[in-house]
Amino acid sequence: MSKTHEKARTHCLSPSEIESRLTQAGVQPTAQRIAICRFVLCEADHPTAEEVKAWADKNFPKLSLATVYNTLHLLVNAGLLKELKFPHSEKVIYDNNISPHYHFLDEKTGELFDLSPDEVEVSPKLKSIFQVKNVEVLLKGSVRG
Amino acid sequence: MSKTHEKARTHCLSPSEIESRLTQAGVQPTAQRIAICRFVLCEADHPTAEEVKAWADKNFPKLSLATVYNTLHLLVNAGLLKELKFPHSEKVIYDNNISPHYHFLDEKTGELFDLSPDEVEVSPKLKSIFQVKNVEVLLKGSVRG
DNA sequence: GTCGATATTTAGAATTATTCTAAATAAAGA
DNA sequence: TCTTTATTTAGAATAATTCTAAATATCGAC
Repeated sequence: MSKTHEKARTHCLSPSEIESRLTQAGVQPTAQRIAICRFVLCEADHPTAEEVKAWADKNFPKLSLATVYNTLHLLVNAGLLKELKFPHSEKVIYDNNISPHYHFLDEKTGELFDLSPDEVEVSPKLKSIFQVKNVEVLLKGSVRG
Repeated sequence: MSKTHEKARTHCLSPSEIESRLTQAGVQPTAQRIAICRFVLCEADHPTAEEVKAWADKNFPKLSLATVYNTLHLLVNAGLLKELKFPHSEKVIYDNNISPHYHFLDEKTGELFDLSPDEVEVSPKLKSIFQVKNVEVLLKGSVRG
């Protein structure tokens, strides 16, 4: 069904499924928000705010840049999106994979791949004064293909 | 001699030692550059450009912000500094620890600790199409003490 | 349904870290 | 010293994001 590392996200949701996910998360499902979710929760792969705006310009005319930012923040706070920031770009990247995972950056193409936690074993052996709550891993390199 | 995780950097260099390190690295040792190195290679712990400028304002009047940025870039290209960017701040952070290592962020204080590679074992088990050239790890949590 | 309160959207201004520009100064080589 | 080249500088420009305040839409009580 779903190959690992495939590029296109297959978990597409219908507008009404999106609506109920928003409602469940305590977010009013306005037309703008549903539109943005259609893109960021389904079609898109690690989009930036700029890419969301570009998509909106084609698919939901008149949607403002401020609404793009407002909505992305709202989705992050609601737990439906994760915000990522990497050293290679100043732009924030949004990830609809909300379960814990790591990332691989293809340095040639800039493409970003999700890695499941069991693909990268991380075992901190720190002094007990350090209480680890969160682990972020970014592997960089190239992808043969 | 040097405890792990101590905050103050002890590896202080005299101006003439700094001068020779710059020359060795192919960087002309101007007065401004030596001054900035006194701070970023010795005293400072993960400073931002802003902090370097603030230090310069006290210790080397008239040094411009442009020179701060020019010099930091120069030192990074010369391999004497590493540039870090983390999700919790938009500012670039400079690290005078140029050997491979990871980081721990104290989420309460914002303090950043270097972790030696043997304090965090990372073993990627990726498909062979992924060629890993670089591993970045950021642990987040709290520090007792 | 209508009305008033609240929430959302919007365009454009403001902010922030950084980079760029072009002129002034300093240093190096003949 | 003179000339070329490198460095420094102040201030303008840039780019992503956030803020502001007005306009619009939505919700709940009646």
